[in-house]
Amino acid sequence: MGRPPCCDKFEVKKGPWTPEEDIILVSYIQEHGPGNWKAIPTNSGLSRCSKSCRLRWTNYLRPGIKRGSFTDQEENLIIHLQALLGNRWAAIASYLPERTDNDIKNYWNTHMKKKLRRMENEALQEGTGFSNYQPIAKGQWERRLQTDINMAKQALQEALSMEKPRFLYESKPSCSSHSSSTPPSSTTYASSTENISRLLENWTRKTPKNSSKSIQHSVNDLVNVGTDSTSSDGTITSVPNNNMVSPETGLFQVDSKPSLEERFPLSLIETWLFDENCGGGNTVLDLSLDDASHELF
DNA sequence: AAAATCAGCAACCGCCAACGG
DNA sequence: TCCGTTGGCGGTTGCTGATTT
Repeated sequence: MGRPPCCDKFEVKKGPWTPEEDIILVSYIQEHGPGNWKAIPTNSGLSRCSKSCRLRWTNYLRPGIKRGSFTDQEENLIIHLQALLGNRWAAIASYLPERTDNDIKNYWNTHMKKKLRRMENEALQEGTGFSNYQPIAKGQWERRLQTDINMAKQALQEALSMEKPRFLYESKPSCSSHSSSTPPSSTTYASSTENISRLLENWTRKTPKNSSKSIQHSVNDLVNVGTDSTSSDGTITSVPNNNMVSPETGLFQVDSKPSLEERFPLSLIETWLFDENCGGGNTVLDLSLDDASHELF
């Protein structure tokens, strides 16, 4: 007998979220803050399970999420991090503040795998220097083990020094901060009335097609009022606005993931991660993890 | 123009770990 | 210490739009 599913109630709705549900969820979270997911369906009136609410929020509605295609820099970073960490998407996502783990995972499973496979095939056909490329999965468990060792070392060091965690393997603030028993004070969350009315206004204006995407933009408008910039391909990029409810300032502070460079000076390993010139796979394997871990301490 | 196939991505599922009573 | 609950994570599925035949 397996464990019963978290949401086996009959009335729990599944499938794609409707704009109405998004509004309810965003409104509720604006008022009460994220966290305590179990209570959200009951208190907000949503016929969704808590898990679904949390996923919808973290993967789609959370402010500061960048949508659209990945930049070359992001792509390189993902390649490097995947080589280093394996398929630990949440850890990788912590280095890409505007991307969700689900986004990165999807991107990897569609674009990157294909790309790497193509590169490998080309190399095999041409017999180029890329031929010593090794599939990422190869030796992955060793890297993972090494990573775990590093994490343990770091935890020990932190425990001894009583310092706050440093840059690497820092858990996503969005979630861990709520594991504590004290939810963010409601005063932390700016008054949402204006934003919600704005959202509804935008929604009714944009609904003709009843497209969930246009609604999504409206929801993004809500959480990033006045901060979106539309790129040439039509995707919306959320830009923090310090005057409004930005991740850096008030409202959704707990969910923000400040840019790495803002938080910490670049170490050797980070320099490596961000170095676009070292893409191509070999460098990943050339870098000794031991060297990297020494650099951490 | 219609059917078949492919690609992208949102959402679900199941496992695991942390936490609290 | 045990056990139930909750949240987080990674793998996978399935829907939808785009492209090809």
